Amino acid sequence: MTTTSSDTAPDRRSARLQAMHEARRAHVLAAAREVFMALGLEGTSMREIAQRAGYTPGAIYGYFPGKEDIYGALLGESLERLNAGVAAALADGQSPVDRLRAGARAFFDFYRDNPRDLDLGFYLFQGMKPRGLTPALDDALNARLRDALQPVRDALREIGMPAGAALAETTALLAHVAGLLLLSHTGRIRMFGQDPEALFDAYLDALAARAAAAGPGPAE
Amino acid sequence: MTTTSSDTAPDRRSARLQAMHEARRAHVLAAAREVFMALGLEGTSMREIAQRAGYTPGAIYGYFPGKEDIYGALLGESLERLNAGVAAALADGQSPVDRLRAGARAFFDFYRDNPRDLDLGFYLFQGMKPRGLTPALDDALNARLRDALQPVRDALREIGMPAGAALAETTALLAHVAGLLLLSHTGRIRMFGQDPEALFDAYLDALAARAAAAGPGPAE
Amino acid sequence: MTTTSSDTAPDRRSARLQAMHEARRAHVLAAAREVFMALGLEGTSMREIAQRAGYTPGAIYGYFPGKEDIYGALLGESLERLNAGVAAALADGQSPVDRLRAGARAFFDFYRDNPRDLDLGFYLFQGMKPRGLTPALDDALNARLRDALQPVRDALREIGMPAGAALAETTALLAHVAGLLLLSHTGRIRMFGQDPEALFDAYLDALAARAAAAGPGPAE
Amino acid sequence: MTTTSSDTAPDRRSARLQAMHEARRAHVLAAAREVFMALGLEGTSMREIAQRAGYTPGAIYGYFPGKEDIYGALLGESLERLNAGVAAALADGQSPVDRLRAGARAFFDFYRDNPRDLDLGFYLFQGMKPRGLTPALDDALNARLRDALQPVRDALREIGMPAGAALAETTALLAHVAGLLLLSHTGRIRMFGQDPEALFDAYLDALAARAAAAGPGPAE
DNA sequence: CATGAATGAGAGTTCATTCAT
DNA sequence: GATGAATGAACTCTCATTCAT
Repeated sequence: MTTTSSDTAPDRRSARLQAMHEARRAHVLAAAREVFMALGLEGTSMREIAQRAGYTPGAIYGYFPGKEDIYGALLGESLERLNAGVAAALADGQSPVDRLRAGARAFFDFYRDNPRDLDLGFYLFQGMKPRGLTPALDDALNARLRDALQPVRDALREIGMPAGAALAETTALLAHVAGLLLLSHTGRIRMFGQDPEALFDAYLDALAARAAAAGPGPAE
Repeated sequence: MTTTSSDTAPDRRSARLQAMHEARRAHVLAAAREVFMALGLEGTSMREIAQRAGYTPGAIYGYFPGKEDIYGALLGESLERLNAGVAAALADGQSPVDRLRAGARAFFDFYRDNPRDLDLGFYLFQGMKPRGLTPALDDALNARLRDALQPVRDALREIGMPAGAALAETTALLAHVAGLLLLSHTGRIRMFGQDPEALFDAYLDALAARAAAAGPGPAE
Repeated sequence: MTTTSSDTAPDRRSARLQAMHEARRAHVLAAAREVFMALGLEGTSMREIAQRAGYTPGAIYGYFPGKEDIYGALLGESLERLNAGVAAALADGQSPVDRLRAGARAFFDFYRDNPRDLDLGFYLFQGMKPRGLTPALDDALNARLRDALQPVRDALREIGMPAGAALAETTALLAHVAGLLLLSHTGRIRMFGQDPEALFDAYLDALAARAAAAGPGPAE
Repeated sequence: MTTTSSDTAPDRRSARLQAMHEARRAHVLAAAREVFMALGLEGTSMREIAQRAGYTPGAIYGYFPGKEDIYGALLGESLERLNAGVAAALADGQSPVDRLRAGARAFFDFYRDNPRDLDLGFYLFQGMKPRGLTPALDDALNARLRDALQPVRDALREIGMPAGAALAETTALLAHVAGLLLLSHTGRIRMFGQDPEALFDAYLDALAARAAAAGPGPAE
């Protein structure tokens, strides 16, 4: 029946159009990431992004309402990759301790290997000051960050840590990773003649030990 | 002999002149700090600094070669205050463990209470990228940062930690403080329902325990 | 005969098509008016008009060659409403003087009650400079404006004014109304502590008096 | 005494500097007026003004805080010229009626000869909508407009009109002039085959007649 | 030493319009 | 007929910096 196509044609058309729109949006976003990676936050301008994407400045606004939204999208996408990286590190049949180590390590590695993503993660605080994302978007992004640490938190609980302690340790881990990489990227760690990897490993060991101590008592 | 003075007079004159120059430079720097504290990194412009100092913009360049250098000087001065704060926390006759806690706590408190100084400390990496300070200045600043942590390092050694471990732990402490405050200022800690103070205390406890374990064995 | 229809069908088809075109054009124009009434001249953009009409920007150009032409059409339509308003104010059996007053008053009231229409009328001279309408369209619009004042002109003649004087007085009336409303809308009348209505009434009285004086003397 | 110069030197210096600043500001303003005269309100941009003044865009902001302020200054200066024109038309020893005619005529002539100044006067209502001048400036400008009509008002009173009527007539005169010129500049007067001059003369005659009628009766 | 003036580059954003599909 | 994409020019305004005086 030829009329069948007339039923679905509009849908298909709009689907195709939407897909193309998404593709181009992704292209713009990729350009934005490139610019950002190459020039950093300060060097990133709408003009630069447009140029790198092969567009005129005005065209960008067909895909993003403004500059902040691009940053938001960039950050969101970064967090997706972070989550993917963490998930990939978690194999089936690992012991809780292994999962703790694997999850934490993957988290650390992601930001060690992608320093600009760390930038992005802290963009919202240009000079330690929260930034202009919509609260809704901010919540969503926060949630994804939490998600990336969920395996660590779960592992701690399974090892035997109480919920409160597990959450606190997860938070502390995040802080430690952030601080370590911050110092590392600013060369403040080299000045102490230290190696971020080694320090992180030591932190992990201590954490595993604390978890074990909080775990099943001798009589269990 | 009045002619004798003609030998030394130029020196004295130049010394006086230099002293006045320093004084004015300090005045400009104070103005810069005020602006920076009030408006943050984004709101700080040469115009603002000049105005607050009672100068016109061009005059500033008689004292600092550029904006970045002002930030450098501001950071240097901030580190002096940090060192002063740490020193003030260390009383005579404290046990090594008390000195460890007091020194670390003073360090943490300084940046907790002066978030703008933390900004400054990380400005050089706007977005995690090392900034344009001269290597010489950078070294000097790093040295002062190390100084502020020296009491912690010394205490760890006195408790009995080997030199290498003491240095590593000091570095890790710095990272932890930085990470904790970073998360705190960006609201990322609240989202985990945690309190930076409590987390820091827990970290300190664990560190003290590690130091004690590394300390003098029962028979030593 | 069905084949007969093949003669006329194309005509009918094209007639139908043209009618639909007109209808859509009217729809766009209505949208433009809505936007214009709501947002004024400054806030009116092609995007807004298109959106309010349920179109994309490009579609508008199928109905109007450009923005100015939309304004032209809007003005034309405004003048139709003006004429309708004036016509409605003229009842049968009124005396010439009553018709003078009623017609002039309706004219004044229309623009007093629809300030946006006054904007439109003067848009063509954004800043007093004649605008880009085609001479033909301009003539047509002028004609409709004249039409709206024709009852006044006729009444003056019937009262007894010579043709030249009647035309001059009609023109002067138009100027007075325009000036009064201009001043009123820009707040320049309030600053004199005056009321446009009262001033207009006074002008009307004086005009009626002049008309009467020019009219048939008692013995003439 | 050489020290005398040290007393006054700073003053003289600052006076000279201020004078030069004023001169350059006037130069910028003149450029703005030129642009405005040549291109109208729509075509006037900061870039254009700067270019015509021989400056880069940023330099303009050393003389005016923003675009609106330039318009304000332009309008202010226009009103000064208007006042000067009116004052120049008033000779000593004129009868009140002559002063009425001379003042009104000068007012009319100024805007007839300088249509752009009329634009400016109505700039505040881009499309009949009051504009963004500070209330203080707006008041000052309004006052100068009132000043320009003061001779007319005074003359009406001297002829014998009560204060209220004199004010109303003055306002009506302003409206009439505005409307007449508005119509004239937009070609709406030509379409009636009328001449603004003649219409204005007729209005003046009628006004003079009304004033005389309101004046002292023969026996009064 | 300090000023006041000016530069020049650049920022984000808006808009009427065009055109292939 | 209408869409969606894109253009290109324009907009106001800010800033660190330079330099003759």
